[in-house]
Amino acid sequence: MEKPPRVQLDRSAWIQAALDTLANEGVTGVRVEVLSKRLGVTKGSFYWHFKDRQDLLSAVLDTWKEGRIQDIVKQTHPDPSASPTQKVAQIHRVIDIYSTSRNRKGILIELAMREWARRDNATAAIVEEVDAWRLRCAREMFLGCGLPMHEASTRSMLLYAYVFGVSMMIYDRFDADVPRLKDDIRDMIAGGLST
Amino acid sequence: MEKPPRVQLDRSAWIQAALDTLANEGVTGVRVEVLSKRLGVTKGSFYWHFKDRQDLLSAVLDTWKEGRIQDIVKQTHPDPSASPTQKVAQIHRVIDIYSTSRNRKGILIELAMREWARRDNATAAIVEEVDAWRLRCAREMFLGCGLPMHEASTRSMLLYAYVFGVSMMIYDRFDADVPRLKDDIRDMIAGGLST
DNA sequence: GAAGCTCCATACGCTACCGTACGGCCAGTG
DNA sequence: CACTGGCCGTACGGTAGCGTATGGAGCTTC
Repeated sequence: MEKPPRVQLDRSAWIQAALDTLANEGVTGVRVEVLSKRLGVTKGSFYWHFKDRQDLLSAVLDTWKEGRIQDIVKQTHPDPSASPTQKVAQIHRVIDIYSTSRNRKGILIELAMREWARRDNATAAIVEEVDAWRLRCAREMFLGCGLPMHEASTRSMLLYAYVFGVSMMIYDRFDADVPRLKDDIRDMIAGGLST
Repeated sequence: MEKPPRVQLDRSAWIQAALDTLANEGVTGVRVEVLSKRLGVTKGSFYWHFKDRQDLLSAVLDTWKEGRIQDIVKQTHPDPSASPTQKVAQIHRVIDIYSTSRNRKGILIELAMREWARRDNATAAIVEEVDAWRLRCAREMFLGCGLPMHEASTRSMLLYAYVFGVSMMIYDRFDADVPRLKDDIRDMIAGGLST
């Protein structure tokens, strides 16, 4: 007979579960009693670890923010010894990593966060901070490829907006060869460098 | 003494109110009893005009779909007698009309629709249909400017994704001169024509 | 002017949540 | 072994929202 090993939950377990349902159902889906059922406990446990629902949401926000900032810094970290070709390859890799197909759950969380930010100022401030980091990091990549400041700003903003926009569209029936379309768009954004 | 003129509500009044709150609070904010209070009646009225909440939501969906398709067709309607310069100007105008600053409520509804579509297949089908219309109409504009098919597809998709992406970003502190950035991006998307 | 129809108000039961109060189980500690 | 503190279950009151049943006011029609 297997004893269910009496797992103890901590805040991070609740936060992870909250991020999961956030991706699938948005903020309004993050309910105390629903999460409790998902984790196989009652809300007596929840209110031990958290003051109230808002306490959990704030923790979710902090966790997400820290993760996203560390991630973009890591992905765009400049390598002084890289060749121009490698630097362009890094840009392509970043576009790929942050695009929908490779990172479905991450994108869903992004969308949920922004939906949330439209109705909550504290969330909007966090999202703004993350956006600023990403835009700056992307601009650094273009600057590292030799682009002047203004053009680097332009391209990083186009890149960021495009990646987001694609994640919101439903375009399966538009063109038979979507991958080729995306490659061409990638070249419009990141092309013409290292000439 | 003024008699309050006993306004009678019809379905379209409820649908308009629903679209308003949809923009501000998303689908989950479209509640029967809340709408009733907003319209100054009780839900007895609502359940006279609609079978249930889903009936209203379906009507909202239809109304939105028809409006969006008529709108994009109207905005991109080709003018055979237009000069190349006028055709490019039309593209610029379309970008402008569908960008956030000029059409805040419309964009909010767009975002709410897509949030909704992520959790409801019927809504996803409607959104897909609208997206297909817009992508095709945008492509027609580029084709009208003399671009070959594939490039017209690429640019229309980039245009559409960009417009959406911008509406989700919070970028006020990224660059001091955002309008100039946007102009440059517009030229990257619509530039290099009629040469 | 009485019947009938349209549109809305009132009242009700039901469910899903939030947050609180409090009691109990179990591990570790003396 | 008793005691204590960490973690969780149970039970409760309260609110918001859905959908239904039924009554009622006002206009229409004959």
